[in-house]
Amino acid sequence: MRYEAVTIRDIAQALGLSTSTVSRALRDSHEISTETKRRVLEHARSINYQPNPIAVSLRERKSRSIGIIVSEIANRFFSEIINGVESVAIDRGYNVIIAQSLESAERELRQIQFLTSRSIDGLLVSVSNETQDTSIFRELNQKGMPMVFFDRVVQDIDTHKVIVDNSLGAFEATVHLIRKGYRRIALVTNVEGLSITKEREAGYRAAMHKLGIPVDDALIRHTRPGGQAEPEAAAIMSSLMELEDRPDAIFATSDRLTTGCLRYLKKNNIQIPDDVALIGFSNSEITELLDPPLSIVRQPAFEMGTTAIRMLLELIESKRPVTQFRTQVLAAEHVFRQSTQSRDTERVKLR
Amino acid sequence: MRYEAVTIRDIAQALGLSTSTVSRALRDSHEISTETKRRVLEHARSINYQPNPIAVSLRERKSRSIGIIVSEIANRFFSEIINGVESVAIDRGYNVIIAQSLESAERELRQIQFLTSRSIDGLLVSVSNETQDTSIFRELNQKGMPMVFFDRVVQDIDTHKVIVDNSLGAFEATVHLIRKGYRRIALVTNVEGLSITKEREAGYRAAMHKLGIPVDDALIRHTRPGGQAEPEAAAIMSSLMELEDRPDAIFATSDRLTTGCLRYLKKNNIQIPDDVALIGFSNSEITELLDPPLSIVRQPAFEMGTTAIRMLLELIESKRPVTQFRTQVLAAEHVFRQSTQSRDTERVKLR
DNA sequence: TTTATTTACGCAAACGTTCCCGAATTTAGC
DNA sequence: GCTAAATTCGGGAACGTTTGCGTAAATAAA
Repeated sequence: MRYEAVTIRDIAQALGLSTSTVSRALRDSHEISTETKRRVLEHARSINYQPNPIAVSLRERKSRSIGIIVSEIANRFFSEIINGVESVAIDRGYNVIIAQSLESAERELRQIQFLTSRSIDGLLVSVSNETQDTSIFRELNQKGMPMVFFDRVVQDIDTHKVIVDNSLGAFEATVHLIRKGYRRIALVTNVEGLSITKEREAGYRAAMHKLGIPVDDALIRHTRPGGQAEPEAAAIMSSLMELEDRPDAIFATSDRLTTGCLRYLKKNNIQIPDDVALIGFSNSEITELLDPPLSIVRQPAFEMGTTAIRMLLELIESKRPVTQFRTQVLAAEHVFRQSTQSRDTERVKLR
Repeated sequence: MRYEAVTIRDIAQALGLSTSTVSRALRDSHEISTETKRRVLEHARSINYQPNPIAVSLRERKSRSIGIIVSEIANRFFSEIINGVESVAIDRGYNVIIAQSLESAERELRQIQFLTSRSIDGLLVSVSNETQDTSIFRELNQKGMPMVFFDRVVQDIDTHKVIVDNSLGAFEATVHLIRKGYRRIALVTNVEGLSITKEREAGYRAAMHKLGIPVDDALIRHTRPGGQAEPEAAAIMSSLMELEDRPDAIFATSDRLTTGCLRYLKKNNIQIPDDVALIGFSNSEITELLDPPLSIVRQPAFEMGTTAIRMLLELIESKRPVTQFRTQVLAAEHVFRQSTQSRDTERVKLR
């Protein structure tokens, strides 16, 4: 409440005390008599005293606010994460300052600089798909800025991380497709350098190998750094569909890529799953309402948010420097629906 | 960058100047010689000096951060708004602190208190559907806290507001339904007290009257304050469908209500639009991929965010108290798809 | 040359806290 | 009854800025 000028000094003057006494009384110091404490507390309440957080921050050299940078707020996956972050932050008396990179490395850098210039106590980051140069994170880490990576982590920076089991998530989705009778499974995935990309691709490959399906590298497609997911997906789909030996299933590894693929298929009147099956990472709450109902691998985004902020607060509030870092990995969840119906049953149904 | 202790004093000592001179040099004061300015700037850059925003805030009595409270972050409509807000805020050197009420009046109050206790310079608010008591906003307004309402505004508080033309938006959607041959049009809408509810209901009624369709109050349903939209929608739908004279079209007036209705209809195997048509407010980016493709009225959320923050910054940065307030109203956009196909053509198509 | 004006800078207070240190008063120990 | 210890409080510095005011030197006006 910045407009009421009531300060600790007002209380002090009103009660004939010093500011130091009032401060101590408010903080329940043992060296203030209970009687004085009572008077101070009572008067503070009566005039609706609110400590000035800026002054406290200046004095304490911490701001009780943390920054978070994601690629895009208006994306269900990230907004769920932010939701999780915000919900625990507020309970712990922190506020969260959000920033988005919009998948631009340059914008990411600017936003990080902005955040850190606002004296945040810690930073939550999921890197943009365009960033090659991770030195800013390295610098911050070395300077002792508490930070935790989530989702898209940078591997060789030593700090807490929280990810989902991308490899297993992709593995199981791929196995599912194979079991349903699909063999030429295309992987429509993110930018090559990204941690999540590598892990998901690894899971895909592992599943193919395990079930003895040859992997055709022509079916593994990455988006370009900085590109927009939807058009990228469309371009990839278009090129995949021009192959002489077309894929019979598509596995898309992000929210946006999934809808991009779906949009392409519908626009081109390609039947799902008859012509080609589709499964994708998605956190949309309405995938079951799509046509056809979409098989998805869903990430526990809210939980990812809460564990990330908890880890961060642990770093921030730790008395001594933390040197032991851990990577928390959460399980992805699968929902299999009509878009990956097995080929035969589907045919039966149709006739 | 809170971990480097480089301050204005460091520069001063290094150059044999006083802190005041350095401060003035950095702020390009006219009473510092160009030579001194040059030296200061150069040295500041060389040691990577970053002003401490907390100290500046304390001194200037403003924090360059603004708060925003929405009912829910993980909702496309609001996350688009936040996106808009964030994108202009960052350019103007402000950061945005987000909070969500989750449609709880109590939580809303707590969050507002939290935000204001963090000495924000201004507040962006869309009230929760449960709030009856608007006194907190009134108080803040009286104390001079700059604020602007968006989306769900409280009418009789004198400040800037930005809304969409809910009345017209609903009017046109209703007219569309009527033109398509629907007559018993149910309105599944938000909590009764909300500004948006009244406006949308008014638009609905106006359209019915204008086209000479009798309005049946039994077809107008409101959700309960504090209720969860999806289950509410399901309950309402269920009750509507039990009517002896069932509606032939549903008009849902929020994102969540729309998907709630859709989910209910699909679950109960009620054909859209054959058995009942559906149109709803929605900002989802995949409504065209739904089954059937959904007719929607879409709100310009991003734009709402940008104009709201611009109005707020105008209030914050105004030299003299602003007494002239305006309400900016944005146009909603309609997309008509299969879910409101006219009854006859639809039948023809099916056979 | 003397006086007035400008230029360029420093001193110190202030923003609202917290906390180190010292001091006065009370209580305990003997 | 006297010293030692505890209790309770105040003075004041500090956090890192900005800025009003004062002032010395340099320049202009007389």
